[in-house]
Amino acid sequence: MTTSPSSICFFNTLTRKKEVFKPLEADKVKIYTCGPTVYDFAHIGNFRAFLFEDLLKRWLVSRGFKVTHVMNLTDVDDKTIKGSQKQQVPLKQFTDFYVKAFFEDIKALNIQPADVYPKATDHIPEMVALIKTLMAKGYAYRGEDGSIYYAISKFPDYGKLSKIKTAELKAGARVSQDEYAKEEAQDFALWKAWTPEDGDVYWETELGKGRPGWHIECSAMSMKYLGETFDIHCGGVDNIFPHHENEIAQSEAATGKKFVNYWLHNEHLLVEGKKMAKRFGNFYTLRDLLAKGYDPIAIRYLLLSTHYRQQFNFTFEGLEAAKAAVDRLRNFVRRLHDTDGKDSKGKVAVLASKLEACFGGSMDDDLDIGTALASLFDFAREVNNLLDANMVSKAEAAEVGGLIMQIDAVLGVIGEVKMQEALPAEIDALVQKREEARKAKNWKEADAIRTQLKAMGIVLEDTAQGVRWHKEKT
RNA sequence: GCUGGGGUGGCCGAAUGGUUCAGGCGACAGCCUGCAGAGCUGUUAUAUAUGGGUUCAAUUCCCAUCCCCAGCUCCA
Repeated sequence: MTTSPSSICFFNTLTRKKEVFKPLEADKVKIYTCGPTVYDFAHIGNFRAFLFEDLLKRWLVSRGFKVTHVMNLTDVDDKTIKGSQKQQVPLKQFTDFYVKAFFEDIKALNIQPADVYPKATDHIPEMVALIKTLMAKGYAYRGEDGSIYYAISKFPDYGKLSKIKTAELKAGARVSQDEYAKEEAQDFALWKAWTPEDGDVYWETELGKGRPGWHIECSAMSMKYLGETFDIHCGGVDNIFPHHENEIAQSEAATGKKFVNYWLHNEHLLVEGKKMAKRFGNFYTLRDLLAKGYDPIAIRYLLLSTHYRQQFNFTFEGLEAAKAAVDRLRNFVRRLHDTDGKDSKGKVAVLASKLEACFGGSMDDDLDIGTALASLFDFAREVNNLLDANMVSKAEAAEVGGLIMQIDAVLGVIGEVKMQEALPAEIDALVQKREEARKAKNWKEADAIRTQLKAMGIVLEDTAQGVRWHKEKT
């Protein structure tokens, strides 16, 4: 799909409205997305966020934008430190393992990699510099415990993203025990002074011996790679407060400029109608699902097929349905490859342009994937009708195939549909043998061979044009 | 407690102040097929949590109730 005069709209958490998207630089988009904390295998809720961001990026690219995408890897925080201590391995060794796992997972889900994956531990100097600026400008102070805190009372805009009024924040049990060190309970740590629990995880810096707070890495790294103001920042809704609110406070206090123009947040998913939690026994990593034999692309389709701002209920029934839907699309592409009919006299072209307009228009509207998919399935049904009537020529099929591939560059679920490639000689011999059996109307033998091939992952289909086969996708 | 999102057919999910409320999946039937698969057609489907109200007309707007989910200091 090419750049069109139509405009793309996104729901901006900052304004709680759909807004026409205008990048800072024409045709270029800079995106920062909050990545994983690498202390465990990522779960399907994490991947809903990463898949939403993948869809967003792919859509912008398909509309002709040059996208620069940065995703951070949080490799130092309470959880990573605790995890490495538990396993009695150095922090880096511990986090490297989960970084590797993360990249394997996103590959399995056909998520296009970001341009940069900055790690927090590789950007300590940038964070120190940013904290020093905040101290110099009077936004940060050193607490009695030696840690450095951000004074939210100094930043009048605090709360503009989450719409939370700091005065109304519940001073509940979750305020950390070292709160006495801070001037106000809501202030958050920029730099955490070393404590014995941190073990050998610390940096000796101008700020003292310690480690960075969680929020500062995203401010420091996003500005380093994307500039002081950039276009889009994404994450799960849970990040709106405090993480993104704090990022804004840190970044805008330091630069005096607007940090991000569009904030996009995805809703969480439920599993079998409930919040996903280990204690409910409904907590799944991608690896859990793959181990059960599910197709990662079906998982991709499922997590993608619900609008990103809607809570999504993950069920295994839904996953089976997703697999069937993907198969339907793949079968459609296969039929297109095989067709050699008469010309539809322009009918196919009309349907194709309708699809292009509907799919594009839907996606432009805050990534309305549901309606976009409906237009795709409508199209498939109508073209299948023409295929049944033998009214799609090879040239038309090629046109349609091209359009489907353009759409799949956004969806990423169909992939290369393998056509009649050369079969290993022994399998080809079996196919031929079955053909002879069929000609002789020896159905028993023909069916036996078909069953045998199925067990080998080769699915046979008898069509008017002769026997076709394809590899079974798991 | 405060704030916000949501409850649509067997399941998942769009959309909308007004002719029959997308699409996917499932089940059943028909066509096609030696059988199957794929595909098409039909049925399931006079489905909008509940109770009121506004309106010529509501599923859509308003009110109440019930339920689910999230945020309220480091969880996508």
